[in-house]
Amino acid sequence: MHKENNLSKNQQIIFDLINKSSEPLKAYTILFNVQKRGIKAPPQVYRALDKLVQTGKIHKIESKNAFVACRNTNCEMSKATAFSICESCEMVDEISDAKLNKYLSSFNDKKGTKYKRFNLEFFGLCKKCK
Amino acid sequence: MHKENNLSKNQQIIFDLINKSSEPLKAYTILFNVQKRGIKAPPQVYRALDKLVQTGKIHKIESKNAFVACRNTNCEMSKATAFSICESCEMVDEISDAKLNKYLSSFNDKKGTKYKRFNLEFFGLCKKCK
DNA sequence: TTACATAGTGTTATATTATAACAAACCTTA
DNA sequence: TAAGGTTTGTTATAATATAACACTATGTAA
Ligand SMILES: [Zn+2]
Ligand SMILES: [Zn+2]
Ligand SMILES: [Zn+2]
Ligand SMILES: [Zn+2]
Repeated sequence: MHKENNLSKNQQIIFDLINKSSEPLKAYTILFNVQKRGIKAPPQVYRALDKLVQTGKIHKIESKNAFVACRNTNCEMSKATAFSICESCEMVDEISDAKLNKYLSSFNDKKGTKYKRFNLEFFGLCKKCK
Repeated sequence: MHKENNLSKNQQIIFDLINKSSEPLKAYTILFNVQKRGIKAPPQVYRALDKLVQTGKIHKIESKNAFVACRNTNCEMSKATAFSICESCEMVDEISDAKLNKYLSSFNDKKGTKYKRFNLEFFGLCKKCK
């Protein structure tokens, strides 16, 4: 039986919580919400988050220190991420735009350097807040 | 005499330090380095950093919690920033590419939403580390 | 089965990053 | 001068993240 790429117990608990949330969740909010399920200390949360980020199941919104579930089957392990972030409410949407993705994935700087990964965060007002 | 948009004493001290640095600087590294100049506590550093970011003199590298001086006269108060980040050494370069800037500044999502601001971080290996 | 490697867990303590709150000093300009 | 904004200095504390260590579970291969 080869590796099924399944989640461990803590990873699954934490992924489920993030996946059900309509907002990005912060590490200590997660910790508070999973304490009843036996996860008691920050390292348990951060380790699960690290693994989930590595495997592309969730993404970190860097400008918020918060985490969202990946809504995009094409993320290729978080190598190419783009988000729309509302500056008024806490809303974050993952952008899944093939043209944008292609444009950025093939971007070369002036010295011809190609990059392995990018993260793009757009800021503005969401539909509700406009 | 109207506002010259000059920096205050603490802002100038901290900007000079960041501007001379070849690497992104973290807030507490900055604090340590300016203590001999009379800046003794974190809020003094963070207030100056906030102001410098607002006015576009420096940018925050979100994935590193570190700050670099703006090398680009066209940044328009940090509304459109892009960086090249080496995953091996600490090198960060501000990307100043008119086409990229235009492409992202005029980007609409599927619902036609335009954004006020973006921040893009590319990751890879710099010339030296390749 | 046994042995080994790898990944995951639980735990305590601590490091790092950032802000709250309040009083005082300093400019502008009316 | 008085009023308003911004900057400063200061103490304390909040919020975010990791180090280190002992232990357990699981997969792989002889
Ligand atoms: Zn994704
Ligand atoms: Zn909104
Ligand atoms: Zn800039
Ligand atoms: Zn490098």
